[in-house]
Amino acid sequence: MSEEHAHNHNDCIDTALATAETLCLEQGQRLTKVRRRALELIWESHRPLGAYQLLAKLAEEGFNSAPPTVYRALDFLMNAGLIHKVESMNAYLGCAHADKEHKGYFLICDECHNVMEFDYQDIHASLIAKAAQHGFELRSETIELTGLCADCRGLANEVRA
Amino acid sequence: MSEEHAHNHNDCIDTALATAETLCLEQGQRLTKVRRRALELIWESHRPLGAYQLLAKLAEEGFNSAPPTVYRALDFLMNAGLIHKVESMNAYLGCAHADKEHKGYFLICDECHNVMEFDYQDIHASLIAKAAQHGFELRSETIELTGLCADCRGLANEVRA
DNA sequence: ACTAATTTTGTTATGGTATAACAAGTCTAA
DNA sequence: TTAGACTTGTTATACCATAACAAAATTAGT
Repeated sequence: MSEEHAHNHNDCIDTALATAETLCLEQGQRLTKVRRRALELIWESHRPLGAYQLLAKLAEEGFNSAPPTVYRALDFLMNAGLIHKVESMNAYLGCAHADKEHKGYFLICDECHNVMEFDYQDIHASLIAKAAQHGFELRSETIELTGLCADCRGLANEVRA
Repeated sequence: MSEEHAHNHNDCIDTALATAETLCLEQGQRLTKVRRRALELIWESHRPLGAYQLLAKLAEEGFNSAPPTVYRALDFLMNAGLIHKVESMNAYLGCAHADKEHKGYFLICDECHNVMEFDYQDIHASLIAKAAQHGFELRSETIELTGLCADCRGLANEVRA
């Protein structure tokens, strides 16, 4: 009985879009139609979406369907902190904490391919310290963990209690 | 006066190759010509090498020059733990600790593109614990940090004392 | 409103990364 | 020496990403 998304996912999308509009307004950025729709589609997929998957969806809706269109939208959304790229999947994921400065740390299920973003200040601090030990000034972090999620381990009951 | 590689890099290569042969022997794996040469070339570059860069080098030496050749060699070397893939660069790097079970954590300089592999058991343990909190069973970790290395910060003296 | 400057989008072409599928060759052990 | 397993050759293709330049839309100053 692995109900993957027990929450009302529409709420995620609505919140994310509202946040996006607020942030863009504050920063004098323009959340144009294609950018907005790209963000919605990424959220709707609820898991990392490849650039060309996104392109196909946009094309279905009558948007221009050449790669630069989607990569520009992705660049914009990433710069705005509204999405993250999952490097190990070459795919893009909506960020639920776009309003807070942070790094994207991910747990990726090998089985169902769901991805959970998590935050861990301790690890961030440790990494900065470790880098400094090597004389290194940290700028960006790619932290992507794979394995089996609770559902796919068949541990839904124990974990959800 | 940024001497990037003060050590004798030939030693790295020799050691790596010797380790590779020992490991393969132990595990009944065959370090064939193309695999061996691929490993050497990766080590010789001393920084992450793209699959097609490697392919070009192999082709120069008369090896078959179709992509599957190099990807097969890379897969073999990765499975054997002899190299790591740097996901954020789509490039491959020799592993200096192939004989020890470990995860590849990397510090990547944005400026000179040198990459340093580092080990940090504390972080590994923290990540396992954090994953477990989410009911997640960890299998692999991609930890890739970018920034400025000591040399590129112009801090060679301070750090090297 | 008009125009210049800026930003965004359209379009074509190309480069870079990776794998599928199947044939042929090589090694190993019974 | 032959079967089986593993490795390599070969062709084709799929997927990921950006360069370069033209056209359109938006914004700000007048």
